[in-house]
Amino acid sequence: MSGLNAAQQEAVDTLSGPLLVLAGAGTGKTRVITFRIAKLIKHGVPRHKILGVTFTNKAANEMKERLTGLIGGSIGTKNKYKKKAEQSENEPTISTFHSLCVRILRRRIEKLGYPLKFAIYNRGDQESLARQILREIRVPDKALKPNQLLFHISNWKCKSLNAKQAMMQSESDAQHLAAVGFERYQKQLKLRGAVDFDDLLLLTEQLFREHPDVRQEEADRFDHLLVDEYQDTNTSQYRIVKALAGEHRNLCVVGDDDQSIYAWRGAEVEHILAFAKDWPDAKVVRLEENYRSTEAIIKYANTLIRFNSTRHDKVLVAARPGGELPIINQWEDETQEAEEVVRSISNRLNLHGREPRDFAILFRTNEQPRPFETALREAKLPYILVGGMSFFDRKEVKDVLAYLRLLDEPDEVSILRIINTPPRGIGKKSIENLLDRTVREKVPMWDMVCGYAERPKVTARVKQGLDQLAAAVNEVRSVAGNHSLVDQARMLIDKIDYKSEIDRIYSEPDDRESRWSVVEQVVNALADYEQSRKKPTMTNFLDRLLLGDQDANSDKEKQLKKNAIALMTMHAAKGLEFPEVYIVGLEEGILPHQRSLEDDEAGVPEERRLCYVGVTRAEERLTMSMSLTRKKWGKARETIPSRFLYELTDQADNPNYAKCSKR
DNA sequence: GACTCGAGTCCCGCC
DNA sequence: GACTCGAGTC
Repeated sequence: MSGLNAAQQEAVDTLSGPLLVLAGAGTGKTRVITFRIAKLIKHGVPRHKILGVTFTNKAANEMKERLTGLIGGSIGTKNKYKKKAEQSENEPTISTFHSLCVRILRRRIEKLGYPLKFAIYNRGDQESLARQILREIRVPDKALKPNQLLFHISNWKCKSLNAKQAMMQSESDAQHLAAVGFERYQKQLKLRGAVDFDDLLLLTEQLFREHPDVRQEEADRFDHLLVDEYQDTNTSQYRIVKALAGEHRNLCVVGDDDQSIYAWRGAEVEHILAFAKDWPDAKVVRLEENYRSTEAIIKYANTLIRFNSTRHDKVLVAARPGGELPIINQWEDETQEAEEVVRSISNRLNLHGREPRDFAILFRTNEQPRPFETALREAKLPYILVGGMSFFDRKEVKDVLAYLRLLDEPDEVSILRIINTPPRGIGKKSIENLLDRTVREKVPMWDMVCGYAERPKVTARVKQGLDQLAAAVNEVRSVAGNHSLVDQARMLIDKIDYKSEIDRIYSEPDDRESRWSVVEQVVNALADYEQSRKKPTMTNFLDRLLLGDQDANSDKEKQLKKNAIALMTMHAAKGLEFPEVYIVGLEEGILPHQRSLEDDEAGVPEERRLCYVGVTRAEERLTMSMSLTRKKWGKARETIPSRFLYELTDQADNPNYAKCSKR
């Protein structure tokens, strides 16, 4: 193993016992983790006994790639004729916290009274549940809206509070109402055999707490645990880590307090500072030399982050002297901004021998990438849009996934979503009656749809509609054993005639085609998934899709992934690096985000750290831009340059700076 | 019950 | 600008 400096080497060589690596951006944190894994394997630790935890799937995939390069050919027995599915069973596990928890819960969650095939509710599912609850407890529309309820619930869950504790802490009327809703929300989830994203962590924690045998079993699976981006762990994640590593104590965590950007979901920097207290024999290694970026870029980053008053004073030292001065551009509007960025990339591609994969366009919010997508498509450049729930927000995706869930394990939200899609003559009143009975008598809704359980009084038309739906789903289910998952999905989509539904709703041929292609994307993803696994299951497919796992993504994206310009938020970019980075939309209200300004003293420093993360993604070339006007909700509005632009360039004395930072 | 139309709302970030 | 919801009509 070569190319490591003394501190990195020390971290890599510490093969056992607790280890804390405190490191700035670009100092080779991930490198330490991957090299350490490689070394563990070389020293005879079985691959499957190693668990690496990252925060995003993108980071997990990056790590897997690096790891394959490092250990793929030389260590262990890798047989290229073996199927990919079999091979992957003897690899180190690299996963996000959420995927890890899903795996654990799928094995033992029945101990907490949930079915093993529980559904995972995403944002849309949560919203419809929240809406229903507010209706049930008769909350007037203005007192508490569904997403306000969800906002409170998520906040409480991130702090590991239950409904009772939330109730005690509530001060305002709205909070009180939300706490009532919270209790009901949890009950409803359990009744439906569903969990939300926050539950994945909380229930795992609870499972470990209440069932020591399960904790033991899960802890025994691994002998070594490595956690990247440790500064972003919340209380639950912290406890899960402790529960898993308590015995073997081979725990390596890596983090940087300047890159803590997840306070809003309960991350606490204190964990990283308390590490040495919790693990008294922990070894601490510091990395301060930045290998990623040129001196010119590091200078900007250092200047910026110094504006945060409460932080560990450290200065990144650039190992790459000189470099091109970062560029700051100002454009007329967001369309021009996008066009100019794409023009610049296109020039660099032609003249400087760059590949598309060398570029990243980073933004603050998910509404920003649209003009960039348009411009990139026009320029015929390959790009990949990372993250953004937009794919799942599409009606067709929601519908198809709801149907797939019916094939697996019917849950209420899915049933309600498609009970009258395509229209089967089942109207609001009939649905209400069904719901009423489920809530009051706890009759599973699917049983009523199928007629296994007595249905509430229904008209002949409604009866026919329910029978139709039940027949379509059950016919496919009854032959499931003889057919692949893809065939099942195709059969069902065929039986319900979803294509005609699309043609019925949309008259434009273009619309029809693009809507239908979304359906095909889901089916293709299922086909890909099925081919790459030894034991594919629908549950697992839906999990992976929801959790954003790479191989659940569509085939098109897969091609692009090989060599494409990356479009992503700065949050998603954490832990990654690119030779050339464009940070766009540097305007007050976007970065820092409006919400952080309203909020309090904590808001802006976190936005500043986010900007710092963005800047330090760049290896050689950094371009920042803003536009003078930006459309919001259809109207163009004038913008104010981000305070961070002044800070980066050390212009705190500029009168304009005072203006924007004092707003 | 299905469909059309206009009013009102809209989300930061991630898994 | 895009999407959802509710009122009103067939």
